[in-house]
Amino acid sequence: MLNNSSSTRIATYNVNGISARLPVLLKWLEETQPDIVCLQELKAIQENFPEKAIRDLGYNVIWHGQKSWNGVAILAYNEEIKEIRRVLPGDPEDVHSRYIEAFVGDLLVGGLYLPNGNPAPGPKFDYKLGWMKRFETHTNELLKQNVPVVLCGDYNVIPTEKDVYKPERWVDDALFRPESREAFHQLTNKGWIDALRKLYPDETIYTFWDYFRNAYGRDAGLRIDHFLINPMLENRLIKAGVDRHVRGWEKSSDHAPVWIELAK
DNA sequence: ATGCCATTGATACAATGA
Repeated sequence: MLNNSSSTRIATYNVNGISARLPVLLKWLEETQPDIVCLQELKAIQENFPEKAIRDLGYNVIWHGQKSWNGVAILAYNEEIKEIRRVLPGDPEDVHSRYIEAFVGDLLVGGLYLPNGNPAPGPKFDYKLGWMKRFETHTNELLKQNVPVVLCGDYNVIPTEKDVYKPERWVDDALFRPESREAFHQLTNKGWIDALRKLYPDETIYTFWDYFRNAYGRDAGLRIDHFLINPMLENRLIKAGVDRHVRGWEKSSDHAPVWIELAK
């Protein structure tokens, strides 16, 4: 395909507002040419998604917008997207646009924007933990299926102390609280593979730098955007990385794009 | 401990984010 005919590049990018981010998004897509992209935090109603600009680059796209907050999308270059669901099962009352899932070729792709959960404790933290429980239930179902699965997005979880510039500052934060980390580790315990950690077990890897306090300049980052892949894909995982330089662009998101490459 | 910045938008002396 685009990057390399022998591999598929899948990327995830929390854009923090698709309207404000469109020039940066298009520039990054043209520069890195991923085959499949999951976007989070569209912060736009369904009608305001820039469908034409995305399609003009050769991507098919499905998305689930929401006024002001949340919103997720899946893009696929020159490949059909077969939508499976656009809601995380398990709670009919939950109307946040935080999950979208589709087949792209033989690959099942889930894009997620997991709740932030601050302040903790409180109702927002309860919502986060409830969402994670529902997510685990759903991923258990996915593990039973005999298909390759990629679950990527903004997990809003710092998995370990290695994944934050100053752990002691984050102990009471919903992203780093033991409950959040344990819920994330439940997933890896069940067989999901944290793709970037698998390839880089000891490196410091960040995917987010706060807009405050010159966080990017100081490299005061967090690793909260993740790729979980099922065991079927373990031997096809060949590369992974963070497009850190995009975080340094004018008008960038506070997240950087993250990607993996799978052998065909 | 707080604010620091950025985005969306009953354009706010707000709400949310991480």
